[in-house]
Amino acid sequence: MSESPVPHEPPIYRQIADQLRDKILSGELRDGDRLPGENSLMSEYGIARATARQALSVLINEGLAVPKRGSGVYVRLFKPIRRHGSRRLSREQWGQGRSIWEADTRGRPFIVDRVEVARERAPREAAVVLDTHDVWVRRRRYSVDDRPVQLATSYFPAELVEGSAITLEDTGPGGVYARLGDLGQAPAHFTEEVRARMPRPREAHDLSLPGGTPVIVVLRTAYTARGIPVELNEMILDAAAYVLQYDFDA
Amino acid sequence: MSESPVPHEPPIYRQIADQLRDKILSGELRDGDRLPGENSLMSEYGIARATARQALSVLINEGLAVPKRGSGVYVRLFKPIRRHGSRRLSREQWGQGRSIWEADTRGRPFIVDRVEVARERAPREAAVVLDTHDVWVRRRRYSVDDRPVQLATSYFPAELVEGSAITLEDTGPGGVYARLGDLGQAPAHFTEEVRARMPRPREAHDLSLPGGTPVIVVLRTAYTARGIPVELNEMILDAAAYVLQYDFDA
DNA sequence: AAGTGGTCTAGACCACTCA
DNA sequence: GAGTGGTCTAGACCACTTA
Repeated sequence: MSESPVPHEPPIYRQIADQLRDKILSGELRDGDRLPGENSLMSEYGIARATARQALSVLINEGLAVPKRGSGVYVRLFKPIRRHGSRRLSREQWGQGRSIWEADTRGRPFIVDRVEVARERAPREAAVVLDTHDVWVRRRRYSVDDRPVQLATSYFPAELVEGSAITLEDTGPGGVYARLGDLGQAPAHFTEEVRARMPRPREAHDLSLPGGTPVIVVLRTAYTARGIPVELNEMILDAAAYVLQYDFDA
Repeated sequence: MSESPVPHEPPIYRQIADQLRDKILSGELRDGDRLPGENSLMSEYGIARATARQALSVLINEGLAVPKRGSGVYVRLFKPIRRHGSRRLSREQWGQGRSIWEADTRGRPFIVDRVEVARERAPREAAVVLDTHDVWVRRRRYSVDDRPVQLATSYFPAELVEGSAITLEDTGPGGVYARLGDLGQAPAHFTEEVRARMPRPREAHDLSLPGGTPVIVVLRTAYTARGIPVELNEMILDAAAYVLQYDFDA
């Protein structure tokens, strides 16, 4: 009595999403092109509005499309900023330096925004790494071409930086690392821990992230030559705006 | 005649999602706990089924919850594997080695799966980096505890590795890097480019990714001491399963 | 003013899980 | 068998964009 094992056709909304995705990834639909709207999908496929919406929401949640209210749904672009980790070992010194993804920050400056400096009680992570509960915290937002791309929060052991320009909005020439140097605590070693996840609503708002965009979370710890941790920097990056590059030896 | 500028309350489904998210992030709901189902949300808030679903879909798309058909929606866990880039500069040599996110691959072995070895025409990226159109390709999947966590594809210049064990399923002791050494082409320098994005359906399937999980894409290029590129390795990582760690000097 | 996406209701049938 | 999530229909009102 067993029926033939049908390979189970995917639901309609998936099939439509798959077709549209193919058109995007194949280049038939390009950056900024308008996708068929809900009404055209309804009439073309003979489906209800909710089903058409579901199909489009798949692509939006994959970060391949972006909805604009009152206008339409549009193909999304990926023009990353290249962020170098270990620059010192720059491949230009020994390799041809060909990279897979083009990056194009070409001289366009970062704008720093929403600077906050405060003395606070350290959150759990910072307390563990910096081995103290009292920290100075520096928060800021970076934008390129009026587009916010990164949120950064730095933690410094309070007793170490108390009274220095690190506790001021303007840290002076060379920034916080130069000031740490003035204090005899110049960073010599770095560790970066890299994760990716979907943004919290707060992060999505502050970075103006459309749906379907993950964030890259970089936790960077700076150590002095003696191995004393002097800074913990948490960076939340718009994953659609960044490529991280690391170079190292075998 | 202008009305007072109402701060515009968020839609109901967002409010519900926000409440549930708070319970997850605060720890009130923990790994594996069951969230209120669609029916309970409908009666508790007096809303339609589609609205309840929409609220839950927010959390699912954020990777904070996972639906199980016929059972419920459950809080998701994050127990990452720590993947070291530049091990040689291991912080244990100079720092206390405190890390922010615990990792726990503690001796659990990687299982290698779905190995494919073939001679192919190089895709665009690989052709650019390796400077050839003929490549040997090695594909495989890695799993930990029966959970697939990584898809990897390596490309080698065909003329370089032709006839070596790199073209066989079993590459022998030491793997492909040892074989490259046998050929006098031992990798000495590495470049890694790191991105994050939502998975393609194929990737989501092969990695059994629930909704809301981004992938981390690592493109690793291996160069000989003379700067000749000898391998391009594209790794697709389940972002919920990994923390990448890089150590370097100022 | 017409068209678009955003939100929401009130139903329906299905496949699956679990007691 | 009762309950769950997955898919889908057929409506509705709204805010917004575009012309």
